[in-house]
Amino acid sequence: MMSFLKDLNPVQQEAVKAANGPVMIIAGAGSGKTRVLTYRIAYLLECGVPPYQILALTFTNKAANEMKERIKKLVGEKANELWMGTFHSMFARVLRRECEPLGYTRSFTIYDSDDSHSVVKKSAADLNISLQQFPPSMIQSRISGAKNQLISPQQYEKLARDLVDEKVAKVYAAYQRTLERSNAMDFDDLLVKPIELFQRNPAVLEKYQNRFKFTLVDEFQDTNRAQYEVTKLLSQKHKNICVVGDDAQSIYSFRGADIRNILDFAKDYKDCQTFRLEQNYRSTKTILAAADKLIKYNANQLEKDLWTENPKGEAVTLVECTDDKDEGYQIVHAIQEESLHKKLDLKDFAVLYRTNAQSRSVEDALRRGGIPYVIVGGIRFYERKEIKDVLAYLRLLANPNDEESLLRVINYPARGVGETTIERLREFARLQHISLYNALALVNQIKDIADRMKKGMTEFRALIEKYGKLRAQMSLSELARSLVDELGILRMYKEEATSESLARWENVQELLSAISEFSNDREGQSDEAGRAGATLESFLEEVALVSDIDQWEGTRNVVTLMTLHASKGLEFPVVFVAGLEEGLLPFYSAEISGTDLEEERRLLYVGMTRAQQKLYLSHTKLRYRYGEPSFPMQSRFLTEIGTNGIKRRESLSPRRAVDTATIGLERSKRTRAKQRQTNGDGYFADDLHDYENESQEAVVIKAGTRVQHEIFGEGKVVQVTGKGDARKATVHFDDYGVKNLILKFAKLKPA
DNA sequence: GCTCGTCTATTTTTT
DNA sequence: ATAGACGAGC
Repeated sequence: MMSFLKDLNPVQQEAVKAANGPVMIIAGAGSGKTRVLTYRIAYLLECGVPPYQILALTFTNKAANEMKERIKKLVGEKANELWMGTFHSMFARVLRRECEPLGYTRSFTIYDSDDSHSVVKKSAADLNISLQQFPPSMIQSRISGAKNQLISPQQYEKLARDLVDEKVAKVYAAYQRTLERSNAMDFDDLLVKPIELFQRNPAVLEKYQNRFKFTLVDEFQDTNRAQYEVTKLLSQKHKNICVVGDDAQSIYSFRGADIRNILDFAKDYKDCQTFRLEQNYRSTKTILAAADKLIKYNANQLEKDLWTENPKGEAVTLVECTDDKDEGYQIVHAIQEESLHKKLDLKDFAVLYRTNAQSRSVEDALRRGGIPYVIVGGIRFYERKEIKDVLAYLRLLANPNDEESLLRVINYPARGVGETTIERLREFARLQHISLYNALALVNQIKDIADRMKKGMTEFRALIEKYGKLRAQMSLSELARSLVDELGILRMYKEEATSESLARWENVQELLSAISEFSNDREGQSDEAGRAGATLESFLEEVALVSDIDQWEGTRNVVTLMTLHASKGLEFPVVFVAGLEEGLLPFYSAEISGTDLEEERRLLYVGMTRAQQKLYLSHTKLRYRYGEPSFPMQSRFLTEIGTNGIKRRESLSPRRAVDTATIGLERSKRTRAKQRQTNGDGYFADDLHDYENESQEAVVIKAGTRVQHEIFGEGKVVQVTGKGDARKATVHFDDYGVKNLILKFAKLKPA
């Protein structure tokens, strides 16, 4: 019992054992923060605290799941009963039970930012607000900002000082009405509504205060006002709150995170104990020194001295590149070298960048080098159009009042119901004070709608009704499959047969598999309402609240590409941070005055401290942005890091990048020709099947083979992924460049 | 009401 | 560079 405490250093032990009262743990990068949190929870459990009395809030589902697994190893299965997850998912869970006093039903829908955006846009349009003058994205971010600061539409209106705020106030009010009418909550509501509930209803608050005797918050530096308030309310009674964070890694102020939460914590919780974890177990002395040198330029920070017993290690390599293509090439070259000399696996490498758009040049280079990779982020799977279309139907089945979903698919597939018809329907619903869905039942009473459209709308409603009933008789995955089947979505994409539509076909298939998988995982479990197995609601909730990083396994033996933001909390033996240029890192955009330079610096700090053994930093003299060439200066951060422990390396590639004189002159043709010359046999091309799990099918299509395609002609296979029908190949065609093809359809023949 | 072509903003970062 | 928005023509 408690023997596991010996795994901790003295400060960590103290932090774990300070079980009662408010505790703040300032945990530097790589100082064993997760370890302390997991051991602390295990310690509480071993002291006899029942798991359901512990509420542990994390930033991502992935962090929560990992922690749960680690706790399970220490104390066993009871870890499953912990209330552990993201703020959003935990409070969604509370709201499912308690939302009725707020005017919601427990099958409320969660709107993602896309849905919110669309509602904002429609609300603004209804109010005759110019979308040019007041861009929906701006309005949306102000509304979100207001919510994070717990400002209601009414308060916002009172606080409005200029024209913009007056307009925003109007949209905010209309937006919120639409959400309520739709029985829907946006991400911010998942935090704001519990606060509203607790304030209005002290008995409910007390119930949860008694329930959660211990609260723990991870990544405290990234919490916003609403998150701070809600945890404060919950822990007011027992005061057993433990927050863990690092002000130097606060990188989410753009979405309302407030470092003041860390600074104010000691004020709000008077007898708070503070612990500092300053020993780094992750990185070499050299890497740590470089990161430390950088972060010391920030004026706004808590005092902290990170140190390590790790070896000095290699110098940080600073790579100067001629352009972004060259940068990709340099990175690939370094990966090949390092993996060969240090016997590292591909999964030991991560390439980090400021913006998702930067992944492209690295991807190209990796593909040409025949090195498999995964990208975390970009367009989220569940945000793809074809996926959202199917999900909209599923959401309607769970919650027919969901207007956003209804409007999305009322004419998809096409039923002849166009914009004007929809306007008339909305008008009718507004006048009758009924939901759009109920208005559909009364479509015959609406004037000026042609019979053809009435028929379409009636059929649409009948379809939803039908599946609403079938829901009781079928499993979730059967339901989804037959719905997709009846809609003919798959058939449609297949018939269209463009590479894009085939990708969509594949994505819908993937969604159906994801639903099956979800059902299997949830076998035997029951949801909050006590319903057995996987319910439609539980699936939709999971889908709404997953992030990209949640889906990254980190076990496949491939190089990982992601944004600096997504890399938080991870570590890799070798890390590349690309694009260290003024304007990109630090990023500045034209609109918002004065980028938060300190936050940008912290962002780079986060990236650098992901590296265990070796860190590469790179910048280029020429970078294409918005399709235009730009000639950025190297980042001021490089100057700040200085030259100590830094090894400079200029482009020493066999492929001397595009010379600047050719810019703008038939660029793509030239570079493509150049690529082919220098492409040769990728370093890894022959070994590729070692990395990717090739299936046992008797296909001759594998990496390196030359193939023939009906339309695209001859090309060389770069990579083969997937299984069965979803098996696809990346092929570099001589005349058409790189294409992704589904083998089942592509009819590739060996050339 | 639908489809095709042109125009445009988009590139921060995310639950 | 490119996807999504938007407008002209069917």
